[in-house]
Amino acid sequence: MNNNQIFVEKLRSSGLRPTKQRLHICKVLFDRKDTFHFTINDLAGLVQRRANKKISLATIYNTVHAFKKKGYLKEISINSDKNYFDTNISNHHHFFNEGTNELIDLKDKDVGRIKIKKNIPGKKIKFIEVIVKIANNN
Amino acid sequence: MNNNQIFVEKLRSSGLRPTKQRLHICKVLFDRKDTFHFTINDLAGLVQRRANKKISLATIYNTVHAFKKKGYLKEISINSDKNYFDTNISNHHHFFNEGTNELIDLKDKDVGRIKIKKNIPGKKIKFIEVIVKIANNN
DNA sequence: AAATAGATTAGAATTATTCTAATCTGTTGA
DNA sequence: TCAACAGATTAGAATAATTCTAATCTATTT
Repeated sequence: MNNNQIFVEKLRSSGLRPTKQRLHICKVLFDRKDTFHFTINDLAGLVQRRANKKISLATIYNTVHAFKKKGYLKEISINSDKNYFDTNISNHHHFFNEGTNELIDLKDKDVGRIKIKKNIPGKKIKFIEVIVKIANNN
Repeated sequence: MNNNQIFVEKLRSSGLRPTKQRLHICKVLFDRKDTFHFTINDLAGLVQRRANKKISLATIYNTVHAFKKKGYLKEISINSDKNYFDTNISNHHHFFNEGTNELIDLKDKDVGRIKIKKNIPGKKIKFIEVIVKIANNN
């Protein structure tokens, strides 16, 4: 079974139709070894290079949001003008270099247990996200 | 010395000219007891209500960014389509309710010390930001 | 108070995101 | 098998968010 078939299965099994557009996007996103941090624009550029026919930006948005909803992508919050997504969907955190916009994964176990000493009545904690802002030395 | 004069001083002392537009914006932002979380649009709406003459959205952007640069405002990272600012410039973190977009301050001391067990050669940690995602019970 | 340098404003331009009508896909039943 | 229907998907158009830049304003110097 080649990767394309795997993607078709993956999509079908989660109730998404394996359209041509989505398979192109899958290839760009998931046919790689390392975790991939990207903006919608980054992705659009890469997808365009692979597809012979134009794929609308709106479709990229639709697909990324669908994949996020299905849990195939995570959205990353960063104090920045750019909105990032991540193919690493495991529970984890990030280093972010504001100077260079460099984004580096930080495994969940690389961050010590976080104690929240305040409680909001009627609310429960769903999860905790940590962003470590870094800068080049000197 | 009334508040308006205080704002004039504040602006001048940081090298910003105390224009009519900026004073309107100062009043909305800083003439209040509690910390204020807002989007550019929230602010534009409130400023518009106070000013008799239209103040351009571009001016609101310019001013908010100028104030952020001077340290009078903080920008808050949240995994959301909205971009928030905060008049609380002390070192602190946030609760965020994704369902309601509710944003609540969390004092620095309400979060236990965070241990980062990974080191990036050539980089130093500037600061750590924590977002606690919450949801209504049941 | 005129001239000048630089700061500020805001309309216009650009970029980002969402909406929705048209199209496509899968399923059902004759 | 295949017509027809229901709902999913696509992508151009509309809208919203942000930035650019020419015109205006402000403070300073003379």
